[in-house]
Amino acid sequence: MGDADRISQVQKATLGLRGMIMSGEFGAGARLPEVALSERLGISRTPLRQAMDRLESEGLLERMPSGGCRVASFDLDDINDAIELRGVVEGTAARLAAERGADPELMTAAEQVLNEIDIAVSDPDSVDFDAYVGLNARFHEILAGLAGSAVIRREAERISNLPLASPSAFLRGQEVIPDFNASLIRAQGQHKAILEAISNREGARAEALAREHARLARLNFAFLKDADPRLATRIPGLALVTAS
Amino acid sequence: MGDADRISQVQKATLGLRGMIMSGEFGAGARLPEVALSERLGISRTPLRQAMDRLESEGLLERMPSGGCRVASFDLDDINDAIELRGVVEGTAARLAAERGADPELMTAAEQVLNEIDIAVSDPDSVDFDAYVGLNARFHEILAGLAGSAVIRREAERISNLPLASPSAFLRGQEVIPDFNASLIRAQGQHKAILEAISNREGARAEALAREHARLARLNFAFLKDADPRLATRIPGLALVTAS
DNA sequence: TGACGGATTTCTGTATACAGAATATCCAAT
DNA sequence: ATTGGATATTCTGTATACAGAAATCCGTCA
Repeated sequence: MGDADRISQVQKATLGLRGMIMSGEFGAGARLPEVALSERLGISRTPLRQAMDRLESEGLLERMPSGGCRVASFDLDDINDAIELRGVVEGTAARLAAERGADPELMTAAEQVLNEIDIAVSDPDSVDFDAYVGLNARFHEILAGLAGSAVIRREAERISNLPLASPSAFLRGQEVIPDFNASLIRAQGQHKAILEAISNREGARAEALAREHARLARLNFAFLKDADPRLATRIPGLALVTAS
Repeated sequence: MGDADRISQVQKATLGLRGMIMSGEFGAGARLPEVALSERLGISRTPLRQAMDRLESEGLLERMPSGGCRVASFDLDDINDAIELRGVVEGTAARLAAERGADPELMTAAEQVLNEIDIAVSDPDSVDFDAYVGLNARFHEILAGLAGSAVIRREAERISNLPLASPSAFLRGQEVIPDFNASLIRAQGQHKAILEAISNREGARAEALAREHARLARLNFAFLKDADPRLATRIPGLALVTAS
């Protein structure tokens, strides 16, 4: 495993703290005492502080005027707006890819991912959810970079890190979302249409499709938001959502 | 002036370092030694480090694999993409404001700003540039918040902080940009059309107008990018642009 | 019984010290 | 003269110490 274990303390802190927050370990709005946290994570305050800065820039924490941090809370509109914005930015990536022409290698890679998704969902009775989650994330990752713009890719990734805005956020809600399998099939159809539009240089169509694709996530969120609260342990970030 | 002087060390470091970088004091790609910088800024390494983290998340610095930071460099495409993306996000703010209906108070405030811009540019022989810069920034600030979405506003502000992506980035290039006064008038016309579309609930029109409005900045950038390099001292961030 | 004020305690913000890694320097050998 | 290697130096990452501010708690007074 080479140097995979040479993980820096701030990465350790960032991963650990983000996980704790996303899993809802602290209530939304809870203050985060630095000393206690640093002891729990087994690191000193300095790298923990850096991690908190990073999570603040991600929008998971907010500084309090009197000093210190607390975990941010999100209402239903925040989630929907973040999903909408992801659709807009991914739509821009798709449009620019169509207008400018996408890197053939990346297009091939994207098509390859879609083929693998086809396989994962081929048997309606035993869909490979784990594979789907990973492949879906990979597809959106490639899509964000398809315009060949570091700026676009960076911001798309950034927005995907907002709570529940990720393309994979709701893929663990199988038993709550009605016709979940059908929803996956539909999403896959949109994936293919987006790629087709890009390779046909149909910028406006590619953009509209990517936006509409993100709307699927809003639909799923609508089902999950008032489902069994125990789901919050499996859907990272769901615990941070407060009623609006 | 109350507590305006109670500025924290990390704010001091952030402002100072950002200013130095934007003014091109270090060449693009230069490494930033922490000890020397901390001495120059008159602070210790800890808050300086926080400031560097923040500037990294803003995209002005990038971490080097071997440790430490260097100032990022931007090619022409990066700048154009950042401007395009600002247009897209501001366009989304405008569209959502139109679709959802904007807060009347904010609309009034925006119109008030436009009235003041009218006054600032009323005399073609002596346009009040300083006033225009401030008012223009204010208008775009209000526009970003007009959809009533904290997520949208936050991301719009964030993108405006990217080098040369700000709505006011090129407003100091009077003597380089041809027909600069005409350009200001045209921009003001677009401002008014955007507000009109929003209050008419014309979402698609509002979005298209805001996007096109951002294109003015790309036009101005095209003039400035190969103008007298001495301009770089007056246009913050221009010094970070490298030939593509 | 409630509220106000002071003291205590906790917490954050900042500075500094230390260790390990990365980089530069210098000398020798080909 | 150039290249390789070993040493020395600089720099970063991390931990910890300290001071000042914020919050809490308790006692006293109305």
